[in-house]
Amino acid sequence: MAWEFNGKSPIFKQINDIIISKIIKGDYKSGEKLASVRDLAVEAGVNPNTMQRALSEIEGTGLLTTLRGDGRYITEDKELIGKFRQRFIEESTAEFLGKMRALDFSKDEIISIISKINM
Amino acid sequence: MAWEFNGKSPIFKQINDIIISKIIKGDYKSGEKLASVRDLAVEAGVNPNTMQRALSEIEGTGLLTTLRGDGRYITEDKELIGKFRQRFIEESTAEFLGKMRALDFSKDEIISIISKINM
Amino acid sequence: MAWEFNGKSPIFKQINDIIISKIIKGDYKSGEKLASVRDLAVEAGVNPNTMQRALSEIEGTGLLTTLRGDGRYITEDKELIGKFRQRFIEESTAEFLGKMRALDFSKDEIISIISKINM
Amino acid sequence: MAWEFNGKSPIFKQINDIIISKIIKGDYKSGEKLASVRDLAVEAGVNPNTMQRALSEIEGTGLLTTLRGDGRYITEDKELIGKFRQRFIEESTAEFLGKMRALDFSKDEIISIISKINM
DNA sequence: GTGGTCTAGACCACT
DNA sequence: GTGGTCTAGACCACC
Repeated sequence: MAWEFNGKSPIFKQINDIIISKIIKGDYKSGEKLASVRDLAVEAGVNPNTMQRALSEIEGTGLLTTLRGDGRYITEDKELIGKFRQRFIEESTAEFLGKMRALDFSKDEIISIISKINM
Repeated sequence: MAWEFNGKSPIFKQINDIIISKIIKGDYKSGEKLASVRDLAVEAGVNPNTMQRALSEIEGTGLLTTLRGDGRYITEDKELIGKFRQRFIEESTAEFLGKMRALDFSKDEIISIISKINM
Repeated sequence: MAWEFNGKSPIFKQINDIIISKIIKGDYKSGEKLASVRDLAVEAGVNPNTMQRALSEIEGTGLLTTLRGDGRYITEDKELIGKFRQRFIEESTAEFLGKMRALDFSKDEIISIISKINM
Repeated sequence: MAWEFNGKSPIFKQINDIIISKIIKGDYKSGEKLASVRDLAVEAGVNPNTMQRALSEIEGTGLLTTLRGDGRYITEDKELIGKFRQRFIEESTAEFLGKMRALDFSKDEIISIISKINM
């Protein structure tokens, strides 16, 4: 599956989100070795530099660690991954509820809206 | 209340969102006259050019109309405002549900999460 | 004065150090506007991209803030600058003393060594 | 005590520094036989190739000599060790004073700072 | 082979 | 004009 990007935010940031999301979701498992920068770049259809930038930025979160001359690994700290997962859920929910609340929807109304959606 | 901006997205877009949100919510009422570009710019703490650009862009949606030599008015087309309101709700919901679904949450689980939140 | 780099660490990191050092020292004053990326790149004799990278990394420290389409400014938070200055001094001293202590030098001996140096 | 490395500089260089520092300090004594590459590699927790590279590089300084089929020995040239010790001290001091001087500290101020530190 | 850095040059969005 | 992003391609150090 090719990666798809929109023009709303920089590609490297979208890559960040995608990869972090894959880690959070478990597609990339704790301790697992990541594909090489070049391979990931090909897979995502971007320049290796762009992929490189995205990856090194994720590094700052601790979710990824680099072994020089070897490759990149997903952190073995499952607790950290859990924290990110939790934070992601909370932030997404807060953002959504904030918007809806601004339009004076009550909690019950919001739940009612969601209930009617097929998924 | 002063307007607050973050550096993540263009200021004029954030202004757009704020103003449209005020129209949708009813803070700016249908048919009402808008403050002058200059005054709005001062209120928001931005360059008049930036405010100008934001307003003309909103104009493109039909939510705002200009009366030459007089000023800008919120559209009297309440149906249009309703449409925007509806679209905003749908987009926000879809975005939120998309993120949660990516983490394998079911609809029931999502509702359960929201139910537990105080608001 | 042209900027000089050694091959021991990446250029962009050396640029970081130089700029932070200039802020700490007061060569770049609090609130002052920085030269443009392109100009700084010319001054330092590096590619604009390299300078860009250095600057945006400094941004993360809060020492620099960016105004879109305008330019970069040294933070007005003098307390923050003071903190960095203090931290820099402490780290440098600790590193030096650590090395000397590893060779079993006493504090008095270290002071004696420094005293004999011309500066 | 296990060896600890950071990702800032090459591991083999960090190994160099550690071993040279042990020779300079006298932990590894003049004329003494060094453990085997394999054992040292295990002790340091690195790939034998890496340890090998570090050792051969130190060899270039004369601090270590290899006796084919026997092993590696710390040089018996105590004067050489002394020189390295001296050079290490001078370099460390110069680096430290350089940094402090860049912040406009006088020699007296530097000495005063050191005097106040507990060690 | 792997990650990391740098250059060169282009294009875009924002003020 | 300013910062920001992206591509392309090269080179290096490390394991």
